[in-house]
Amino acid sequence: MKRDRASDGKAELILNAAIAVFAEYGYHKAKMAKIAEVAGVSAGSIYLYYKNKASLLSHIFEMTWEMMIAITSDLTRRRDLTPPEKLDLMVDQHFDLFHLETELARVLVNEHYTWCQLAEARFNACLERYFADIDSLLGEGQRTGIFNPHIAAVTFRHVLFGGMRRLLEVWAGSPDALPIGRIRQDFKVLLKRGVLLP
Amino acid sequence: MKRDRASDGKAELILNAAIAVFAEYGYHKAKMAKIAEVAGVSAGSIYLYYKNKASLLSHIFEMTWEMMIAITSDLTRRRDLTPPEKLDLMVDQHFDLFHLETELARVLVNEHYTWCQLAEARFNACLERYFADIDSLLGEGQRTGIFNPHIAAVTFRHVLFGGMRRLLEVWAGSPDALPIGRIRQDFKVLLKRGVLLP
Amino acid sequence: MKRDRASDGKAELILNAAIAVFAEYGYHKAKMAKIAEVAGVSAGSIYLYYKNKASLLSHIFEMTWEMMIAITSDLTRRRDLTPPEKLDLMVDQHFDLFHLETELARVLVNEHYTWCQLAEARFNACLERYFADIDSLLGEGQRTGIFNPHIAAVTFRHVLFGGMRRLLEVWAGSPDALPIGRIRQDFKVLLKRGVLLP
Amino acid sequence: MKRDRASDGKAELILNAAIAVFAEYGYHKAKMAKIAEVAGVSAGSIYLYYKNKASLLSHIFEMTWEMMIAITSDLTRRRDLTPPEKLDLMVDQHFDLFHLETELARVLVNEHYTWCQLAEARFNACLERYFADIDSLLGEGQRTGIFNPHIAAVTFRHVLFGGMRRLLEVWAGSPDALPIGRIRQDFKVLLKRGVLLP
DNA sequence: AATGAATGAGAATTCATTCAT
DNA sequence: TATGAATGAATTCTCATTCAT
Repeated sequence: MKRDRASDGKAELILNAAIAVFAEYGYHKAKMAKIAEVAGVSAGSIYLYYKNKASLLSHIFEMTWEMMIAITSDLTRRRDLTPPEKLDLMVDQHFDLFHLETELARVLVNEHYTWCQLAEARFNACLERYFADIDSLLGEGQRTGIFNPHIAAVTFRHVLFGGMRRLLEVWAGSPDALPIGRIRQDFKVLLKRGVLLP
Repeated sequence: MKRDRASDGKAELILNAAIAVFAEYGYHKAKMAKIAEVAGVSAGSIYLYYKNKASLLSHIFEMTWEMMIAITSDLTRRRDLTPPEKLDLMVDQHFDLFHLETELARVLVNEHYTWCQLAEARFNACLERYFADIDSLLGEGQRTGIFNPHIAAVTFRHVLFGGMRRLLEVWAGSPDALPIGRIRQDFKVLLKRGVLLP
Repeated sequence: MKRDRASDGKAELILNAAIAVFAEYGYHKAKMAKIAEVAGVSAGSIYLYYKNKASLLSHIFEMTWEMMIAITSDLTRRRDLTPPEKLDLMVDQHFDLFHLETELARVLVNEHYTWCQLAEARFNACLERYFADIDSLLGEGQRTGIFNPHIAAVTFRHVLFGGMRRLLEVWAGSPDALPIGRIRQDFKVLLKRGVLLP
Repeated sequence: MKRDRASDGKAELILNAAIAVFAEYGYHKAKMAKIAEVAGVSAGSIYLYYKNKASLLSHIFEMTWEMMIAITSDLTRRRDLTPPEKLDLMVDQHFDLFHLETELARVLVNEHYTWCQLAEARFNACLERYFADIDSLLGEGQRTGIFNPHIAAVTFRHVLFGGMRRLLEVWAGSPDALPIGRIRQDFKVLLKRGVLLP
């Protein structure tokens, strides 16, 4: 489930180097030569494992989206949790996913648009599956009378995604400056209860 | 409040062309020659008004942030509105700001990170002022017992910003596909009441 | 004989500005806009008086070469001086010419090659007349048995020119650092007597 | 002592191409693409060996100045020669250095000022060492009563340098038009004896 | 004559990608 | 597989010069 940074595979090695370099410089300023250097291979070797620079980014995103989709997919199918509990767990698992992967989080939030431009088709496929799960979570809550039935799925979906992305963005920018534990609790409360006192 | 796209000023003309081209291609794929063509001036003329490509983006962001800061700044100072009313109005005014400026919205959400990399100092100055106002809005609500006092300003700030940014991002990507009126209502409800029924 | 820096003529004004700017930045880094600024006219106005940037340099060189040729021409024709006295006077008058015109001296020594490239024909015309006078001075001395008859004119000509140019180059680079009076005396001695004691 | 133009090293190949192109067009009109073409490599390859156009010129000058300094440095230290003999040898060796390197000579004399502007620090270091040696040569002759003690080092230094530079300049401009052997003899005589007969 | 905004040709440089070894 | 030297396309920015006013 988690990327094995100590893997012996060259492909893995290179991908991890790409994550580190993209995180530090951003995709457009990142140089293939620097990625090769960090990975400890030659520049030419990258192309034995990845088609080009863009495909490095694609792999990073797809790998991560698979993990994120796995989380939401498992969650929404569970029968032992109420929708609010599922919501809480989803948020927690997302934060856990990136907790030790600051660099990955940085690439994910900063290069989201770059990725969209690269690979619109695949990008849509990932997001659709992801959002379908969130929608079903919301729908379940609305059908059972726990969630506000007036809130459109499209809104909920993007506020959840956008809020979480922003929190990760800020945290990943300076991981030690933010109380990540506190923030995720607040986020869960906000999502469920809003800012108004009842 | 709205940029005058028919302005006689060359600088305005060029900036609007830059917005259009950045919106269509993204900053990195946008060519100065294309911006010049859209603006109806020669490539060299751009440099009479803007130092370089980066400064075009900076101007776009600073112009827009000034407008956004003006909104929040005015709002938070008003004495005729309760904090929840201020929150609603703020969201509405932000959506209004971009309602007819799809391209500007696209640049703003898609190139946020590009801008951060360009001009970290100015970027921080804008965001700090903006977030300070949001914090004061939250603080006012918490002091008067209307808002949940347990929610940290940092969380609220970024969920509000991140949620609104994501909604704008999706809407600006295909403006006709989304019921923008519905979405903003839902967003206001979510922020205030959360997804749970009381 | 000497450039009138307080002249009312725009052409003069512009040429003096060009001298100052070429002296400071060198011909290739000098900008027409800067010359216009220093001259207190608009960039476009320069072109009312001079065909282009190159012609500014040409005018500077030709003006100066006329003065230098006037010196040598007058000198060599004089019947009241012996050849060694003429030589001394020529050196003195050249130094006098540039004594108060550091900037002109700088342009002359630094942009010599630039000028050659621009205007080979005119360049040759100037130098030929100049060198012809020096040759005649040498020839007169050699015929009258005062100067060493074994020294070829071509050598003498260029050593005189090259030595004087180098001294001016160093002096014009930092006018206060060099004892210009001492240097010109030494130069005259070297030319006439050489470095060896008799 | 002589640059090996048939060297296998790409760096050497490129530098020689740069010398040829700088000699033909002058530094400012020389195009990197032309240098690449002459060297038989691609334009991008130049940048594998040299940081930029300016560094090509710097390398040329520093390489040559090292050779010139080597000549003077060795000479001045020799105990088997009198000062006048050293002077003669120095002139001869300088002429020998450039005898088969017309293009190098052209670059050296024509782009001297360009180089000064590029790299003032290194430029000074080279010239200082060079002039120090010439000064010591003069000083030795003056102390031993062979050379005229009234001639300042600064004058001698620059007349020697300036005279030789000018002779090279003229010769390198049209190598076949000048009797280089005759010229160097005359120059040595002029330096030592002057133009006057004793 | 004077202006100075506008032009646009021109060139250095970068860097992802290839391919001979 | 692995290398890394070589490639060359691609693009920003500069600045001398022009010309409508």
